[in-house]
Amino acid sequence: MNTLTLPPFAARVGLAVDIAAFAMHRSKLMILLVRRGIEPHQQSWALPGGFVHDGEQLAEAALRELREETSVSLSPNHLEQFYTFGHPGRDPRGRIVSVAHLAVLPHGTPAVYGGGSVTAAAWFEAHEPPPLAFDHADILAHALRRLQVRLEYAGLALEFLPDTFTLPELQEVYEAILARPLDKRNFRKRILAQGLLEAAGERRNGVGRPAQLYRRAKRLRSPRV
Amino acid sequence: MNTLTLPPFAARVGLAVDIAAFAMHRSKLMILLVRRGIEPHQQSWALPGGFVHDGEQLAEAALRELREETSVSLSPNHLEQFYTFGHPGRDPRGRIVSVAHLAVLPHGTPAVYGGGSVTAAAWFEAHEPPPLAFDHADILAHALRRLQVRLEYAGLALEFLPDTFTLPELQEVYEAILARPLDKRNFRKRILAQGLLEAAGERRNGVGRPAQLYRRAKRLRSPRV
DNA sequence: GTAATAGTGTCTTTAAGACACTATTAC
DNA sequence: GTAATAGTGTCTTAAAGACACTATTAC
Repeated sequence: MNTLTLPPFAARVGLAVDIAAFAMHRSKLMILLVRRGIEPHQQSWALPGGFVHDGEQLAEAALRELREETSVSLSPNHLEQFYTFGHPGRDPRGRIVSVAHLAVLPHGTPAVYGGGSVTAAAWFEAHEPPPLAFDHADILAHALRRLQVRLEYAGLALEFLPDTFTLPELQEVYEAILARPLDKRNFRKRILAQGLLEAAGERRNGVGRPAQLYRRAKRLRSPRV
Repeated sequence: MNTLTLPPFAARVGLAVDIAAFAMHRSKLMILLVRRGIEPHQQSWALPGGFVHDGEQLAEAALRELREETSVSLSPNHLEQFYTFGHPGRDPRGRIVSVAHLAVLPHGTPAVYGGGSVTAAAWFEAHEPPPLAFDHADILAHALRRLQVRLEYAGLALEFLPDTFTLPELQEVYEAILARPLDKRNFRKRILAQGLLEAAGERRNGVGRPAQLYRRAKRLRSPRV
């Protein structure tokens, strides 16, 4: 498809994807960033991302860039496009339009320095990121807002956790994303009323009283109990 | 910016915008379509849209295409990007990525055949569109869903109406977008409780009992009345 | 026992929905 | 008066929020 001929008035643009990949770590919401190894913005932290290849789906490109720039096989539990940033001048190299994606990585995901044009990859607190290259601070802010809105739908919060988890752990995910504390009793009432969880029957040992384990229910319970 | 040099592996893409422009007409939600005058999909109905020009913002391009293809000065009361369609193969000419926009046109907006590569422009019932070119049926479906979700926020429904309007007229907007009837008493209670409207003091004459006119309140009332 | 964490119930407030009749105008 | 449209109130139900104490474990 490199034979594409555009009308003369059409802008010649580069198509990129950027990925805001979130995970939980020690009760905090973390964002995965990479250190740029090339100009522009060399040495700056940035969201992982890059150019879309020939014949490649946007989501495919997002997954590929995530893997190339942060190594290891990061497989998001959730990946969705959320906004396209196309401001002329957002990239000094020319007109580059970026389709921004939101990704949720499962609990315990490590990030290791990978290849490509990147010299490091690391997790940062999502609500307090370092200065970012290009308009990535803007992209991250949009991503956080979208994540907060999505939280209730379709059990997105569960994607941050392993297969079995406790309600206090789930509440930590909510609190980290919403950046505010929630009432324990109301939280449990609300979550359990959704009928998306089922007890995993076991308990886990730690410092205090062991917690009930839950897993995502295979079949949704009927809305009226 | 035609000097843009991309890495060799980057796809050469065309950047387009498409616009799903809605308006109310005779109690129905209408979508603005154009008839394509050139291949591909010549003679098919399609959403207005076209290539983004050099140095042009995405929203600017959407406004320009809307005007070029449907003539007259269509000025949307609301314009927002809602999804980017980038499936390879969605356009037979090559890799063309389209940033889809949702527009709300004020009440009474006429659509006249304009220039460009288009041979006609017309309004169709948004919930029952004719067959559409490319993946535009998909884009329209996304747009309708977004419009339904947006309805409650920020008084989007008011953008379909003139400055002053009656509550039955506003209810018609809601019913047309949601494609279901609403209870008159509950609707009025809910809308007035939001405190976004103020009486315009006048009345209008028509067939039956005259209706109270409202306008958007200049200042929001405090949440608790 | 102490420290640490998990778990539990009630009351109040708010929002949504079901539901039928009266009011005002033109003719 | 008739036809046409605008306007109005109560009750029920569901969801959300405030709020404090008991239970279980390791040590």
